[in-house]
Amino acid sequence: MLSMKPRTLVDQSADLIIDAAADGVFLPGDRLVEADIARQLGISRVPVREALRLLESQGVVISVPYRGMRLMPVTNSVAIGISRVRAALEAMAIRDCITHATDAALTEIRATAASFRNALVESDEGYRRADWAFHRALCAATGNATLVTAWTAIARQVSVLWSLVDEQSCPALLADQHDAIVDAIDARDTALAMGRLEYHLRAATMIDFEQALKQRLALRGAA
Amino acid sequence: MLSMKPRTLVDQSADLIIDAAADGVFLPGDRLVEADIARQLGISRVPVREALRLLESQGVVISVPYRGMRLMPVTNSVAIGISRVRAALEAMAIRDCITHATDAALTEIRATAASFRNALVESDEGYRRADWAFHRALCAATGNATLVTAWTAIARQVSVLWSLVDEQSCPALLADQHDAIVDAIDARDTALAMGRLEYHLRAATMIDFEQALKQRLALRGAA
DNA sequence: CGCATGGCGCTCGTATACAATCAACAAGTC
DNA sequence: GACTTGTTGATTGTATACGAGCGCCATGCG
Repeated sequence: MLSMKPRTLVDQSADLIIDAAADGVFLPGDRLVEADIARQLGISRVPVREALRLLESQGVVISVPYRGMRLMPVTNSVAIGISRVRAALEAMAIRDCITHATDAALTEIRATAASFRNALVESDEGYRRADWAFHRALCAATGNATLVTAWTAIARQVSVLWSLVDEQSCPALLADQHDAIVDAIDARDTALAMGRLEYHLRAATMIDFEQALKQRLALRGAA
Repeated sequence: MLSMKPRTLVDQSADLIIDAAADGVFLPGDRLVEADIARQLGISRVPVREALRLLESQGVVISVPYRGMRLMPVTNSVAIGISRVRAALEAMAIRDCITHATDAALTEIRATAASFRNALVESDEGYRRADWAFHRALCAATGNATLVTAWTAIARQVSVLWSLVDEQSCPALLADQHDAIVDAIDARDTALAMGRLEYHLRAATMIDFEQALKQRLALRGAA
């Protein structure tokens, strides 16, 4: 609807790299070698390079000239930093939704919240994508394109973060929290919505991502 | 200090393109033709392409496949959107500075505020760069790399915005406002700092950027 | 035995060349 | 005369080729 499916190899590459990272194929700190990725995708290095540059400016990839690119490092402190920025952006989104969002936009949010609940029962794979869609809809509902752009960059970092933890604590609870947030928005209750958002995002600050990363690295070493 | 001077052509190109936009060479909505820019910089198209991709993911450039890239369009509504996101990020920065910033970081902020004041008397060209440095220092002082990344993207959009208005209303006032913000941070007075920040950024929401753009376009048409 | 230094390979950075796509204009047809 | 359609030019997207910088290991010297 908003944007056609990404057609250029650059966009596809960026999405695929993120997907791979979200699936744990790439772990934080891993080297991302242009030639390898290009070969695996069956394309040339140039589109891959551009995709990596794109991700670099989003903070997902860090690059040192002549020394290659790596997936962003993850420590607990950076995880907290990411979560704080995310919370700030989404808090702003909710505030703006309450003050001046169209009914159509709010309906759209409700729809994504419902999709999330459906994703839970149908397949346990796509629920992260559905979660992503819900929070994105929250930002998009403000009609603020800059907010969406900024949020998207952060969201990709968040994807890398959550790739480290296998099982989210009871996804059904998340669906309830989503609905609760939407209810608060509908009721135009800013304080309540803020509180519920904070509660919803609280989990991210209480997870030991460093420990999770260590386990993943060990797991990979064993294989 | 934090990062070495950009050495690769990609980074240089990105900065130069932004500088050109900030100087009004490129106006919002203008086409950015790879080959032209590359020729003007005396380099190949590839680094320029990557720089443009980088800027694209920061929202400064919009690209339609096979139809070229353009500098972001500017309307009053997008200007407000940009300003809101910027305000949200810097507000978060100040809150975090107050709760847990090192003394060294606060000193650094004071230094950039002083630099801004100096830039006013020495040359009236570099004061925007000094302003940029001050607000960046605000974000950097939190130690949150993600915040700095997100802010940088927004700041570049802001640069494009302000390229449209020639004279800021009395830059000396801005220096005072900067100092006032730092004072409030030093005093650990969150509410006061928030208020002063909001006041400092208020100007951006009261300018008719569309009108300014029209004037610029007319001016160019005449030349 | 330790350390400096030179070669060597890997990877990235940049340049050039070719293919794909779109927009605009011209010619033809109804 | 208006619409369609082929053609041309410009610009982007992609591929390939070459040069540059860095890390590593081996060799030689102290």
